[in-house]
Amino acid sequence: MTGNPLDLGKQLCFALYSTAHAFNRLYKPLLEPLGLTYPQYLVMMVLWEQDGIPVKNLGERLMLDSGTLTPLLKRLESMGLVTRKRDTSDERQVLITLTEKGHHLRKTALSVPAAVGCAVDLDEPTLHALKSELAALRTRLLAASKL
Amino acid sequence: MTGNPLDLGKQLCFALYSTAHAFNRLYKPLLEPLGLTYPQYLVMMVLWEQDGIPVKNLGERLMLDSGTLTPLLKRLESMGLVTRKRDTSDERQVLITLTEKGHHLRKTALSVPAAVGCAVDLDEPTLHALKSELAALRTRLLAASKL
DNA sequence: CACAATTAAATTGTGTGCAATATATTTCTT
DNA sequence: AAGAAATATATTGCACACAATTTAATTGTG
Repeated sequence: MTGNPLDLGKQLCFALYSTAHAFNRLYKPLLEPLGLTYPQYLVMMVLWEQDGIPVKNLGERLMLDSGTLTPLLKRLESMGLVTRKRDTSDERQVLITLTEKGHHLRKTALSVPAAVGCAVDLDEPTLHALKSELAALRTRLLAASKL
Repeated sequence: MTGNPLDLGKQLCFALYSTAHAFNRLYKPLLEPLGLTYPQYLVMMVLWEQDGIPVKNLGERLMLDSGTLTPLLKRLESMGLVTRKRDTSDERQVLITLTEKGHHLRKTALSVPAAVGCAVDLDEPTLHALKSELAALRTRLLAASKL
């Protein structure tokens, strides 16, 4: 204990920041065979669950805005994994749909969660508790940043 | 429960990723009066604790490499917060030293941790447990990504 | 119906992150 | 001491993130 309020080691925030980076480093080689970055993998996970959705919807699920998603989705499109088409019933929206190749990639992706789970190495209750705590924290942080 | 191994909500990793972003959003308005981004604030915290250290040392503390730190430190230099000088006893190293202005900024920064702590809203034992859990997780992740 | 307000994406600009490479300096080896 | 290996930083290129602005389409209001 230093008594210093600006001590790096004291900050929850840095623990989160650095652990998120460590996750990224772990994912990189696992996603390399898929040709995806981690944010691209997140997008694909949403699409594998629910296809043909507008960018807005993706953004809500992932908490990302169009400034991040538009170029990312264009990359997925150029890789032949998704298509981007204006919704005919609301031309403001762009619907993101998996191609055959995009659907097919899911099979390869199925090996990823196991490898990550192995590195995480937490039992189910601890894992669940940690996720809940983080989700609750996230809610408080977002609420506080909107005051 | 979906039974889907690629369910976004199941992933600890996404909980971390999105909570880290939420932290960033909280910090942004708090750091705006200091004229700093969050990573710049991290660097300043290290320097306020220990001044005149080489880039390498900063990188170890923050787990960042020169590709990230060099341009960041140049920005801090152009803001007049730090100086960058080659170490005369080892010309490979660049020593980062706070200017008077850099030292002085600490006073303004002192109000930040309290505001963040308020948004986090966790009691000391819970906070400590969470930080420990994340640090241990980070260690396992980094170990796994080096196999 | 006209027109203001809202909404969805795209665009622009700045600042990370990090892999890969380049350069300069120091240390190690023989 | 000369050359090889290691070390510290800088550079380049790519991909996020996000604020701020722009453009186009839709909705709401009188």
